Amino acid sequence: MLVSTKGRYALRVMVDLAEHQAAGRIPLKEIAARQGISEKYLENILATLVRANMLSGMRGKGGGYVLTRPPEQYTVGEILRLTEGSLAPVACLDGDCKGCSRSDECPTLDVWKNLDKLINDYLDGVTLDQLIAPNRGYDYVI
Amino acid sequence: MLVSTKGRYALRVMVDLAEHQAAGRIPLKEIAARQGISEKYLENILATLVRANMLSGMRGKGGGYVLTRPPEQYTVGEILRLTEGSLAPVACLDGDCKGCSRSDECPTLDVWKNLDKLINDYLDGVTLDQLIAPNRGYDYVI
DNA sequence: CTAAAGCCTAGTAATGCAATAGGAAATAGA
DNA sequence: TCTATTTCCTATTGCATTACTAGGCTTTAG
Repeated sequence: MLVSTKGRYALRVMVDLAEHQAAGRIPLKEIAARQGISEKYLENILATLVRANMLSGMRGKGGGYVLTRPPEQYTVGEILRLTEGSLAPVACLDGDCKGCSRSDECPTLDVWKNLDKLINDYLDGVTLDQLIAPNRGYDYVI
Repeated sequence: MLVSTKGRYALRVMVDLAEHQAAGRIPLKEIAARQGISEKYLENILATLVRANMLSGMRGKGGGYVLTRPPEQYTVGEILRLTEGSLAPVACLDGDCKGCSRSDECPTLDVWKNLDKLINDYLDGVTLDQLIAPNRGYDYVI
């Protein structure tokens, strides 16, 4: 699995915050309820996003989370790379594993490199604002 | 990680067998030595490939493994899907997990679907013969 | 008959994922 | 200042998967 729950939840939460931007700071409790995700688990994920300055968190009454940039300035790729650690499809391309001893002669390395580029390019081409549904977040009634 | 050692090893072994096609049946011992993979671990992987009829295995003296089709008739995608079980980038798209309850309204589902198609289409477009190096497998001397 | 090979079922150690627990620190409002 | 609310931080746990090992059985050629 390339993307685990951590990355999937993170993306859903970012979209949620983008959709509810107008409401100002949103407390974790509200996001967790809306998205059906455990509050405690979400805490970890949001902490990661805050530390990377993708979100701003504020504590205390009236606190909560808010995006630090407009939605069109977030790519899905950066959100997932941050929360997943890496989007490399195989260990061979992962940072720590700096090329195995066979990389010079490996007949399959190019496949992995191409795949890696394909994945990252696609995900870097999708921005948060493209994932906002037109009428979500307004609590409108027909 | 989308592809684990099992899939990576399987692909390398398939390429190895494609390169040494001319030598007839190749014993596991030889492949393992050439590829630097534990014999016992390789056994599992080769068993999977044999059961799926991608390889033919024969026991006894003079036995070993051989491809059942010409290299251009194997795609990387089918080899990896077989050995990995699935190439789905997220659990949401995996067979057993038949769509979560939120799939109707999930703003991120399309991203995963597109990514899944991208990955599978690319890997299904690469065939074994494209991975054979021109001069490998001939033990030539300059 | 024997050596060389694949086949089969388990088992295990290590890793990473998903989630939980408990409290400390900050903030707004009464 | 007190209290409720909310984020922040560190650890821990249960579980599943991955990577690999062990041991024995069966088949085949010479």
